Amino acid sequence: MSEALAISEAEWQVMNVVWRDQPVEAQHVIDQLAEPNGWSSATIKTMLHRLIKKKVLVFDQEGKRYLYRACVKRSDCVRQASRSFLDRVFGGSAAPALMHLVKTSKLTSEEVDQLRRLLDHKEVKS
Amino acid sequence: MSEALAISEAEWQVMNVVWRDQPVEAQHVIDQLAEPNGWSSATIKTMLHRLIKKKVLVFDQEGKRYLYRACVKRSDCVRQASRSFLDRVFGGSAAPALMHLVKTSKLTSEEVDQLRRLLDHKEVKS
DNA sequence: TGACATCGATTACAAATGTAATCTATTGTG
DNA sequence: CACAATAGATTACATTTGTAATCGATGTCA
Repeated sequence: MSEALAISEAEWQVMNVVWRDQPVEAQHVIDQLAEPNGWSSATIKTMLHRLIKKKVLVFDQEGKRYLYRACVKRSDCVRQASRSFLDRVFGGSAAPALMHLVKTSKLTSEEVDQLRRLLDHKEVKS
Repeated sequence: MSEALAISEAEWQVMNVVWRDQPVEAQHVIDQLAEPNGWSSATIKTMLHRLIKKKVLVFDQEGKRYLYRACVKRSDCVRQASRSFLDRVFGGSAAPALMHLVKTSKLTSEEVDQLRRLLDHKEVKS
């Protein structure tokens, strides 16, 4: 499979809620995701479990309720998911991926400006 | 799982060779991928099979040898993989993904220029 | 021509993933 | 206090994926 941090599709959904709102209780994740995804609450609990087993989540028992929080940084997961995406789809090279995304996505003029500014300050590879 | 075109990690490797060199025979794919990935030839044949079953590949029998070729466009698969990546990791919004990729990847000055040009001509979302 | 080497097809099997049901302990409530 | 609702834990099961071994037809070489 490859290195650690193997977060599956469905698990990303859960983690996105956790990262956004943590610390959260299971019920909150269920409220956010069950409806839109057509998942039963059991399904979401399973995923919380697996994420704990994978050492991506931890929980502490605040009094009665369990509170879940992430124990890996979102940015690390984003980095590794991006790497894997680039390797898989674009043979590891970012430029074609960027071209593709720029071409196919809707951007506001602010976003375009922001990107342009980023590029202006971009350290260039020799 | 979601829509069609569910190409797995390992399958992408195979498809990348096929798209690049098609029509190809199994042996060619094996030559390209077995060594670097530590895969046996059987493994690669399995993947060719599954890709045929998934209607991503077809083969025609040119005389004796089988020749494999893709029957879905790479660009379609790229689009769908990108979509799925964006949805999963960036909640569907391209801009943060682009920022991230621009920040974290090495680009040559030509690539930066190219991107800048793309952005210059970018139709902006109202 | 007979034994071996290949190639594609079929079968195998464990781990990961999607998707839950059930079991158990805790808690709110009449 | 008894009992139902709830929350988290455990168990379940089919599908997908990674990774092959094996089988059967064919072609090859001594």
